[in-house]
Amino acid sequence: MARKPAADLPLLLGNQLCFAVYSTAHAFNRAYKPLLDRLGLTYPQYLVMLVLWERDGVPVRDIGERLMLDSGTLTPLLKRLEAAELVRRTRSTEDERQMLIALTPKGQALKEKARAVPQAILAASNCSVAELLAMKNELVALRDRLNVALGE
Amino acid sequence: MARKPAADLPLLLGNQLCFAVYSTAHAFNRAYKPLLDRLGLTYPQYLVMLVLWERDGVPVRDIGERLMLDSGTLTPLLKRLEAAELVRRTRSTEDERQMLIALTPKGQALKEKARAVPQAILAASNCSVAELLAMKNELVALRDRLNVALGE
DNA sequence: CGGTTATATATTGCGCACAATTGAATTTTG
DNA sequence: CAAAATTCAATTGTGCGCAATATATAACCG
Repeated sequence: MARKPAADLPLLLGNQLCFAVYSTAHAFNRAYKPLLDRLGLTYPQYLVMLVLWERDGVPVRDIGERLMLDSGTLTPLLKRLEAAELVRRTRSTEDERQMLIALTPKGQALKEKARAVPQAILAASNCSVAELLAMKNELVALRDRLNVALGE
Repeated sequence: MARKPAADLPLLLGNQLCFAVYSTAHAFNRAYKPLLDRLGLTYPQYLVMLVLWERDGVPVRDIGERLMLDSGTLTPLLKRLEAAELVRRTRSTEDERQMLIALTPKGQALKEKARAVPQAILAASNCSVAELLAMKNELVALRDRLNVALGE
């Protein structure tokens, strides 16, 4: 046969955890899309709103640290949220380098509509909360190990 | 306290599996980057090469099905691989709608250099093969359930 | 056979991601 | 205190990822 030499096993797409992560991320994106369309948000914008709903009036840097995104991604995204009147961007008076991001009343109000999203995703995943939580913890642990390896 | 109302729990970033998947995908990307730079590939290009190293001379559609990507993503990507002389793109004579993607000798040869990649990622993940395999299987199952839910 | 429908790829437009650079403000240091 | 180093956000350029559309070929069907 020699169709799948043993030396090739690590290179087989189906064996790669990374592709599983990559393709699951895309599947989540597609699952979120119709839900977020109703809110007028993309998925990365939704993530930023999640951060701001926990605490707003924060500098771009804080959002970037929580989401692991940089200003090259966040600056234009935040300008779009500003254009949608969901956030205000104002320079800090204490440190004029910082741009503080605060929710508008419209941005605050959107939180209530967003409550339907996690439960819809839970239903689509057809999983128990406990299973999802376990998987989340494993992934976060893996992610943090990868990030540690990168820092070396 | 009332700092984290129970009703808000599903909206907390830290509770969302989806963000764990999203941020782990980015962490993988960063881990792959220095390795793939040596091959002159981006991560999505590497995925396409993995598919072609298993079997080449296939239409764009086959690659798209395996990677769950459409022509809007693949056409320009494949043109870049062609410009890098890693693949040839030729129209099928049997079905002139199809564009068949074949490896060049240079593309074939790159497979040998790529063998170092999976093991470097394994090392960076600081995980056992068994753990990674288990996580991969859980993710694929979740991804497939999400895709089923989308098709309904 | 001819007209409709379906399929395969390409194109356009928008929104991430990220590397690299820039410019301004702040902090550190000599 | 002044020069150097650091930090924060913005900008530029490249490459995905996907929706929507276009175009060409092939399959189907009466």
